Amino acid sequence: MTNNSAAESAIAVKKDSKEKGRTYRPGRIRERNRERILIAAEEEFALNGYKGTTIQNIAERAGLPKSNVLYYFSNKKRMYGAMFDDILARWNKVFTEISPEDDPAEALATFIRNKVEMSRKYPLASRLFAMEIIQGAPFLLDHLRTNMREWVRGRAEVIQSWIDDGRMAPVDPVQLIFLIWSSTQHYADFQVQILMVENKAEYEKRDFDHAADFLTAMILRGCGLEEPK
Amino acid sequence: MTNNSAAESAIAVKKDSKEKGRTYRPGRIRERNRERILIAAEEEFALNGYKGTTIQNIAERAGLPKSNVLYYFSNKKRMYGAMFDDILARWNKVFTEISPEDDPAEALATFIRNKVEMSRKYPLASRLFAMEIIQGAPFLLDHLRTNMREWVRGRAEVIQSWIDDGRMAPVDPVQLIFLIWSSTQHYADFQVQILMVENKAEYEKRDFDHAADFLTAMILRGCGLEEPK
DNA sequence: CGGACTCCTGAACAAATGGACAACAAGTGA
DNA sequence: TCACTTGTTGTCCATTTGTTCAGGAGTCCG
Repeated sequence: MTNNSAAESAIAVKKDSKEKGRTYRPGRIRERNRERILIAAEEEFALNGYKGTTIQNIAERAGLPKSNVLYYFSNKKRMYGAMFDDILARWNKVFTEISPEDDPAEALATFIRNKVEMSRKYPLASRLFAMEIIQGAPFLLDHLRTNMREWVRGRAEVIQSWIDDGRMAPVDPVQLIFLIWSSTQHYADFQVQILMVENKAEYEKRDFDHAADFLTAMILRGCGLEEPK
Repeated sequence: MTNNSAAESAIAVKKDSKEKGRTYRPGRIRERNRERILIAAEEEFALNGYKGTTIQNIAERAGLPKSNVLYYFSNKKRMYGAMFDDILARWNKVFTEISPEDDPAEALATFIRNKVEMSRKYPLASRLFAMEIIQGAPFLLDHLRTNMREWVRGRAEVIQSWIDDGRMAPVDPVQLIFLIWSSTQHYADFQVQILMVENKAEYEKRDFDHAADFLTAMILRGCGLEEPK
């Protein structure tokens, strides 16, 4: 969206459109390595922030020479951008629309569960995002100003319609979205703190289930809703 | 606590204990500059993380030559530590104890309001803390494992006693603390995101009041409590 | 003033940084 | 096999990094 990771792979694909690609798949190696690098990059960037991350570190983590990494992503900035394109695409796939006809309790519960599940499945993406925002969102500012604002506005309108219909307590819809956002995100971003405080070595699946149950109960009650069966 | 910032200033003070310090105050300049540097450091570290921050940047922000900064804090690590000592001391001053005799609604409301107030007054400290945790808390791990764990355990016990006495709904106390933690912290850490989504240029005092009102109402209701007058 | 501190800073340095590049190796369809 | 595209990597470079250090300036009290 913001970045041109498309242009990156376009180099590899530019010719095979005319050939009825069967066994000939240029960019096969390219795709594999690209992914390998992006995975390494996610870890490094989430661990050290943008400035704190070095191409050398990413290369080592990916098991490739630095030059090879730079062959795929011509510079650090582009790499960082490509990462977020991937992450945002992933997120967009998961969070479906809601509509005024939906049951408030059910819709909110689903949203909370999805978000906690995201924290569990993609903690690095979550931390990366948090880092970027904390640092003033130099790369994502545009995305926040357009896509995300629209996204929040849409949801808030639906929630407001529920309130207007007397189907839930009159709470500020935008604040509600922030609350769900922050409380769920927390399990990914502050993992270390939670583990230390609870004296655990690592998360288990049931920890997330427990968290999701707690948050759902808490927030639904806060909205004057009964938990859905 | 974890770090020896005390030793740092001790150099300056070591002799004046024998003199009945009136006008003679060695370390006067020291203290002023120390603070100036720490303020600059807070901004830089919060903006770029530990690795991403350079002494040069801190020096420029403080309006001092790099060598001078290094005269006060012999190296980067020590500086980072001194900062957290300051921040933790500041926080400890604000969050008073709670006891089983307190009114649950009132105590929780106060806690939430204090925490939101902290987000407003010291957003940098909050972000710094968040950064450190996200990066795996290399410097604060010990603090989390000891002080913070004890702190949470103490609060959780009091909350549990309220539950046992039937004075609030039976919710997981530790999760409740995490919820308050994350939702209040969010206003400092994700400031940019919130501003962008709400299409504002900067926060106003009433935004925080509004947020505190919302969170208090929401969480108290979630705990089956009435808002205190 | 003198002397004893406290404070300041330019210069220097080895290590690390992002990136450019050219030579080389592999893969691919004919 | 050939011609060509795609992939690989060692080497080089200007800058920036954290840190050291030696010498100089400023401040204070008797």
